[in-house]
Amino acid sequence: MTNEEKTGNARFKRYTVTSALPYANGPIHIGHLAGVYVPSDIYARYLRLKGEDVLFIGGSDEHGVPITIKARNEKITPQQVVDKYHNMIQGSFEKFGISFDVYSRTSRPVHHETASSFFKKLYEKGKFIEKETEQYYDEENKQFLADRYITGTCPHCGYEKAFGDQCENCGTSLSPTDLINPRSVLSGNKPQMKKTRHWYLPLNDYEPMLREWILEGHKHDWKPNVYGQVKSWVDQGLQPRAVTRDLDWGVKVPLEGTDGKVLYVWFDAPIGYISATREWGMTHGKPWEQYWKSPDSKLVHFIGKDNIVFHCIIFPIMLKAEGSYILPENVPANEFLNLEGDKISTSRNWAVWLHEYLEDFPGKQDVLRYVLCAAAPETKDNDFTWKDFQARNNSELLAIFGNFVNRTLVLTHKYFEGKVPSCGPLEPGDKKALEELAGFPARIGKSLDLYRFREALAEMMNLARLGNRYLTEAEPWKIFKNEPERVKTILNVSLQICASLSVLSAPFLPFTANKLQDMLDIQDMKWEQAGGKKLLTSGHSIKKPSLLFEKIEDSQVQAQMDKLLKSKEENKSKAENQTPFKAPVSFDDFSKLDIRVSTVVSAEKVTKTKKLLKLEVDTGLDKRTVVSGIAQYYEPEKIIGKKVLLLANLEPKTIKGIKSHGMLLMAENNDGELSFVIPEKSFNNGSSIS
RNA sequence: GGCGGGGUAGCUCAGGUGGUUAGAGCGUCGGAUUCAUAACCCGAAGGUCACGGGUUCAACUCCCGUCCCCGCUACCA
Repeated sequence: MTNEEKTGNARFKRYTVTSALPYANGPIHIGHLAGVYVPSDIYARYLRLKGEDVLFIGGSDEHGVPITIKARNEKITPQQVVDKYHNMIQGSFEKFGISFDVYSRTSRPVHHETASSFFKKLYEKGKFIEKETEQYYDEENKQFLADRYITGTCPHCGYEKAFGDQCENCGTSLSPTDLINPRSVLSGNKPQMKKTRHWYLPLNDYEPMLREWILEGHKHDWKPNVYGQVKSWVDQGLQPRAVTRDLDWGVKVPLEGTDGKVLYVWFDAPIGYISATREWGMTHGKPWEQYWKSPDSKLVHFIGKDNIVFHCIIFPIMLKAEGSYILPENVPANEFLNLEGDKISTSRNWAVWLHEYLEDFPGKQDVLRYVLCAAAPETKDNDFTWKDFQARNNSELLAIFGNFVNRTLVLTHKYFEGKVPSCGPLEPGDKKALEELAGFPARIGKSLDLYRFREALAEMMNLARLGNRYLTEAEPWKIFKNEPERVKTILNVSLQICASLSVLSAPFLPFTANKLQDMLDIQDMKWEQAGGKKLLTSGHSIKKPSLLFEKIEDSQVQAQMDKLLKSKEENKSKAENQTPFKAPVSFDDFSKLDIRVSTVVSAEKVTKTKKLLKLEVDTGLDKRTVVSGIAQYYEPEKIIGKKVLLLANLEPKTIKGIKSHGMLLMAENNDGELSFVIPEKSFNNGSSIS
């Protein structure tokens, strides 16, 4: 298959490039940049340089429950939360040269209009199913409670401030009805169950469409990680998914009698791409619909792997259901970027924040862009280290790229007063260099067409290597005295390479490319011109060179490492903070518990589970079956004969088809590790605890 | 446990439908050089291609099994 066939680019007249909408409840870090914004920006800039019609879309995702929670905690409005982070995020993007044609936000009226008419159209076409369910309701505040708005005692670890979707203490995911003693976060009251009505999108109806379109149609041109993930989801079977929910922050459901209901954020967010395009159309007085509805438009979504299901399954189904939209041609999702061997984590402050980087390394946006592209998690998770950052700056950007440009420009000023010398008769070495030069634009372009950004970047650097090799072999500084004419040709060729470099590096290193073009005093070069031998005409004056990159010292790297180390220390002391004591209980309550010394008689792993052991314990009074989630810490063979404490009068509960009569008492440390609790002396089975 | 992705030189990664001595960049070592931010250029060392089987004249590449890492998912009374 040829490149053209593989990308199918020949049949496209315009490109619609989207980048995942960052969620406006926090700033942006290097993981976001490496996974989504650097690659999409490179792609968009490359297409523009080729003279393609491209619309590069971004925007902030500003709805959803986490934002309302954050607002509550900080005692400000949700709008104030998203205003703060939207501005911060947009500012970071601008400073890093992410060249959006439009950067919008989902709290704008244009988005509310777009999303609600999108919903309405699907509603009118009968694409939804309606369902009534029971959910927790806060009488005092007269509203339904999102999972996060319900708090109570975690049935797993007993933590009293667990949320309806997850326990922050033990990490277990929960549903609101699991909570013991549930309370509304809003009023503190016990919430009531109340009926509510919602609309669902029957994703399962679109399975055949997905199979044909992706599993058969994109078997070879989509990345294996993306394709595999989609296949996994489709094979597991899709379920109808609620598109509305009871909340007051979001796009209002545009139907009668639906006060207090908004579109689910997963439904409204991707429509944000379309709203942004409409906004662009309105502000620029241009038709926007062709970017989304014309079959000769190529739609590409840049996302991280956490977003695959939304962009490959759900959003396409929405578009298909609506009927007039095109589907994405490719979704080149990246994996995750780690930092110094650990997962990037906002809550643990284990991240390199863009706004902090800009303070610590002013003017070095291209360095980070370069490093993040070179180490982009294209095929698997990758690790960012400051040592690697330093090495790539010092021995690649500076030593190869910067050095070649510098030596060429310095020599031009030294020998020819900064004027481009003429090109005389070509010797074999010159010809060879020029021939190689000519091949670069197509080679880099091919890699970019296939979303191989690391490869493209490496090729770009190879051009600088070519320049260095050429100069070193030609040795103009040795022969200038005797053969000044020859030196003219050599520097002419070197300068042409510099000029090409200024074009071909532009998608990756826009600031550097600008600076270089400024020094060479050229502008508006197109991709196709690169690789040519007459980008600079003889006699053309170039400016005094300044350095493109500067060395990054050990001390700077050490400072960043120290910063991270500090985060780690702080986390550690945080982790040592024990969970607070629970509310007092009466002695009566305590004495209701019947805890007995028992012995494990037999133990086996419950099949098809990771954590469960099925135990037979001797309580002294009887032998009974207990299921316990300790498989990660105790091997079944090794605990037979062990004394344990058993909560014997706990209501029986069926787990994975096995009836469990009681619960083993375990101590748990901060890492979640479990340990048996046993009496110090060897007491008989049946001994009680009081 | 199920599903998906990945495990190739010290590090980061390439290696269509199996075929001569497994590649690149960085790092290391040696050489050469001085136009250049001691940078460039040349050369070398370095790999049982996670492990064990199998198919084949031939496997990093195909099949089966095992282990490890990441993600989704079930389970934790």
